[in-house]
Amino acid sequence: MTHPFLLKVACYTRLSGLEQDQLCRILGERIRMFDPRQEMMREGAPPDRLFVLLDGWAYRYKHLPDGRRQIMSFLLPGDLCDSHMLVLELMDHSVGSLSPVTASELRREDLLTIVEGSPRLAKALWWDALVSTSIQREWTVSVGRRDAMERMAHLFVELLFRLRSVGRALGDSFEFPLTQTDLADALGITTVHANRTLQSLRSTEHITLERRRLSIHDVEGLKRIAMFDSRFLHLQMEGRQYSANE
Amino acid sequence: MTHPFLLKVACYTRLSGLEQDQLCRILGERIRMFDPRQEMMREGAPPDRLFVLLDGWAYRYKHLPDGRRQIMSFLLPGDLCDSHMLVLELMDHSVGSLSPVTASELRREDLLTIVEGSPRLAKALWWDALVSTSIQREWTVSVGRRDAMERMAHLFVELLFRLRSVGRALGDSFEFPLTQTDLADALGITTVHANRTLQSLRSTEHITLERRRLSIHDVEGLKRIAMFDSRFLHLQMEGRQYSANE
DNA sequence: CGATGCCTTGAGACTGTTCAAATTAGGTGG
DNA sequence: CCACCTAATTTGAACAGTCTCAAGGCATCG
Repeated sequence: MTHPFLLKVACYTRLSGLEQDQLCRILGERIRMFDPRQEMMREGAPPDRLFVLLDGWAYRYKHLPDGRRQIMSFLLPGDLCDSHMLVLELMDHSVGSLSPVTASELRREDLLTIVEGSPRLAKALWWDALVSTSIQREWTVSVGRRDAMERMAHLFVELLFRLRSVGRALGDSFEFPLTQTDLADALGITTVHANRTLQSLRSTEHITLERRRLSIHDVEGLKRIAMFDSRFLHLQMEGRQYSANE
Repeated sequence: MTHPFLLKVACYTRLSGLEQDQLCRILGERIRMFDPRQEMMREGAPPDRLFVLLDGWAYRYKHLPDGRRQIMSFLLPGDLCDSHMLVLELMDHSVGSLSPVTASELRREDLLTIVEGSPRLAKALWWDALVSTSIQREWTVSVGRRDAMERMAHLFVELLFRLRSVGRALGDSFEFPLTQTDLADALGITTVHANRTLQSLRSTEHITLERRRLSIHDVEGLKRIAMFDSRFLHLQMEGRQYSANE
């Protein structure tokens, strides 16, 4: 099975066989596993390692002193939980697992090896970081200017697209390890309201969600509701075309 | 006068005289001016240049199809309006000026010169990008989990800190080119509500705002209201200490 | 078969919105 | 310097979306 990070990078650039091998070797060196709902990196700690998700979902979050929580992003297979790329001194947020997680662990020197080994790999990392910032910006737009229904629709479509690009979607459905409380904390609403919004999306037959699996029955409908414009995902498919005849 | 970008980078690392000279030369090569309220980069356009703000304020924003606007970040002197660092294909948001803006314009090759010329400069750029992502995340937290008053307080303190670090604050006050509509679109609230929140902060003597100048009279008070934790700004001051005895 | 966590429901309260209009400030040309 | 024009700020009142609090139901798991 191809490492989902390679799949994702393939959306953007075509790596040589050599580069792929090198990357695979480094990514395969140290594999870590986490149970669901574990803290993977703690706010305030010095980031000394970096995880690349192989399987399972994780999330970035912050707590306000009075206990309110905001989930800032979801990390899916293929995503780097950047650890501030080992440049910043302290973690300003925490990262936790939502489901059982398998991840490649990289050290500072691994990162250097990658960056110095190939300018194209370096650029791929750069690209990945920029895309995740772009996703973060769209998240700000959602929470700032979309109402609850639009936000939820937007999130679902975003997740579908991102999971598709790493082969983790089955048609228009995928594993969905979030509780309604997680969902609420990501969307900036209450659990109660998340529940009602969800029900409304169910009753209009846009989705079903059962046994931790989300099925989207009307992708176009959700996109319309959310005013979804996929540009922010920067999913050009040039790389992907090549990888077919490999 | 020192370029505010150098000031900002000095918070993080100490550059050699040589590196500073090189950077200054490149930054001084092409200076562009913008009137207030101009579009500096348009969503959907291919980003082929990059601006480093010398003076004035700019902002990133997106419009939803129905006209709602969300401001995603403010760009202050010393900030890169990254142009997606020339790696992404298309701008996924627009950038506009809020006040008269002076900026250094960099081309793709200038960026290469910088990155290849000195690993420390490359790392400084890297650092800057990570910090601005971190600010973006905190923005998501604000909009998601703080109420209007807390958000506004948070924004004001953030701006004070950032402006201080580039020498653009006078005590606890600074130029503030935003209209209440801008403020509202940044905070994810209505203009009407922004007005009322502002008045409340005025009546409690936390701030005054007149003739486009914001004075904060009770920084600690605002921080308390906002539950402001400066960690997300990553303003270590190591570099700064040195630069005194230069 | 309790225990625990998650999901669901109801009703009332509140924050922030909408719409509409009045007031003020700033800039321009005569 | 005044008259005018436009953009920005301020105000009021009704309304909507979301929250709070509280309780009940339904799984899953040891």
